[in-house]
Amino acid sequence: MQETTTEAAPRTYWYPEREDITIYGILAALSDPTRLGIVRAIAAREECCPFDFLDVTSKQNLTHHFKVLRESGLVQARYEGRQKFVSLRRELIDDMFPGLLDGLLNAVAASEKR
Amino acid sequence: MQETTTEAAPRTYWYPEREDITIYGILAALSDPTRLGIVRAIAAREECCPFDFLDVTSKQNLTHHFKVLRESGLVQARYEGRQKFVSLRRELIDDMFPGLLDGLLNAVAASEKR
DNA sequence: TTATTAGTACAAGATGTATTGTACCATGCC
DNA sequence: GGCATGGTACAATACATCTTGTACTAATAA
Repeated sequence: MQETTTEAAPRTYWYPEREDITIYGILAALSDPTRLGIVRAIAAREECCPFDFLDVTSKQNLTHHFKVLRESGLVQARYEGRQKFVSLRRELIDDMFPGLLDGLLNAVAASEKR
Repeated sequence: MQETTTEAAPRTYWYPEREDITIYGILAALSDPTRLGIVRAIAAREECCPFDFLDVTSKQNLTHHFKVLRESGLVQARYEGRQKFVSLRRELIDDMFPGLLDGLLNAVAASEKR
């Protein structure tokens, strides 16, 4: 007999609504070297896979950091086969905090050119 | 007889050198509501006294938050009588991370105008 | 000199965070 | 089916952070 209980779809996660996103959560998310590196990489190439950062830290830790980024409101993810593709929630963040992401990423990039 | 041991001047504190200031420390410092409020107030009126924020939290906690701001490299302080006057290290931060402070403060201000 | 005031020092408790194990799930390939 | 792979769940640890108490210093005013 077919199982009829409704189960949550696998790999479906909670995302903060607009009113739950704060500048504090965003800045805290970006205050970690690993996570800022991830966000910079995503900003540069639209999407990225956690797998790309295995040289930085362990995969469990990457899961943790991507969770922090997701819960801050900064990123969203889609799953394709076994892979996860993460992207910035650009429109939302730019609408809520205009100039924040660009200003911050530019400032970080500029600070490295010395 | 006069005491001849050399003692540290009172209320003289350590400040991070340029090479010890990181974007991570700055973002972490700004990721707290109390501290971001303090920095916004300083940015608006050049200087401020911790005393101004006694309605926000206790004075011991203010000492703590101002210490975090100082050690991140964001602020400097001078003492006049009993009072402490805190200001942003604007030139340094703007030189190290051009556009960061303005972009961030503008984004926060804009997010409140809705 | 005594009291008051702005601020600090230090310890303690509660909470949050980063990281590493071990185990597990979901997908794709043989 | 069996196995490898990308990713997650959960517990445990170490460490950092926020906040409050109590006690203290430095400067002003009486």
